Amino acid sequence: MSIKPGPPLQTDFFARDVTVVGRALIGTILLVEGIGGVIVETEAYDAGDPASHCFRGPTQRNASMFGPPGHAYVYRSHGIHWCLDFVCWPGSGVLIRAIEPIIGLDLMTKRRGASEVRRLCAGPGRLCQSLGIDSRLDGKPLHQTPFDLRFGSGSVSVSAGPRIGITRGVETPWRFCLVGSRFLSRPRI
DNA sequence: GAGGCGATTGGCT
DNA sequence: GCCAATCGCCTCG
Repeated sequence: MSIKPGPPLQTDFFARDVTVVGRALIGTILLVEGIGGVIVETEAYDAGDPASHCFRGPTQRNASMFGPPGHAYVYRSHGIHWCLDFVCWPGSGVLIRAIEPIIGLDLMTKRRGASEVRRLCAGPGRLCQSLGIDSRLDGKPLHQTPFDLRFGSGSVSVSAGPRIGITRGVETPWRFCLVGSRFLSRPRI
């Protein structure tokens, strides 16, 4: 997939149904301090969704998810890894699960230690490590530095299936993938 | 306050 | 395929 950055994503892009946003994000370009690539895998987590961190209401950790749309929600997973969400309607958001790494491959490889390009950003934890994302970015607006989010060029084909690694809401088909991408966290079954 | 589990990953069997 | 790493949050007492 070539990278030809289009116009920036505005806040109203995110102020929509979370499944619409999750699908629409496939093929867009995500850069953090100029490092990144094309989003190829996302998952939607709606308000009232039993699989969501927000299911039981606001906590200190998920506070950003109840803020305005178009901001980042960064949280620690399993006490070790960072994961990145884009906030949509209050209490709902899209987990960024994988990008095709395009800009800054050297720095990504350095941050992660030796690793195949194919796996640099294949998974929410790996992606955050490669892009240098941590709690400092929690609650930050996506339309300002260090984020740079832009439409890609041309249309893409998107497939949907069940989300990964959860124990509740396992049937809900809110995982969105770029068809044919080699950079997914796991193949679509 | 203790115990268990999670939107994960890497290493070992 | 199994398991440890390790922090925030939930449940129960």
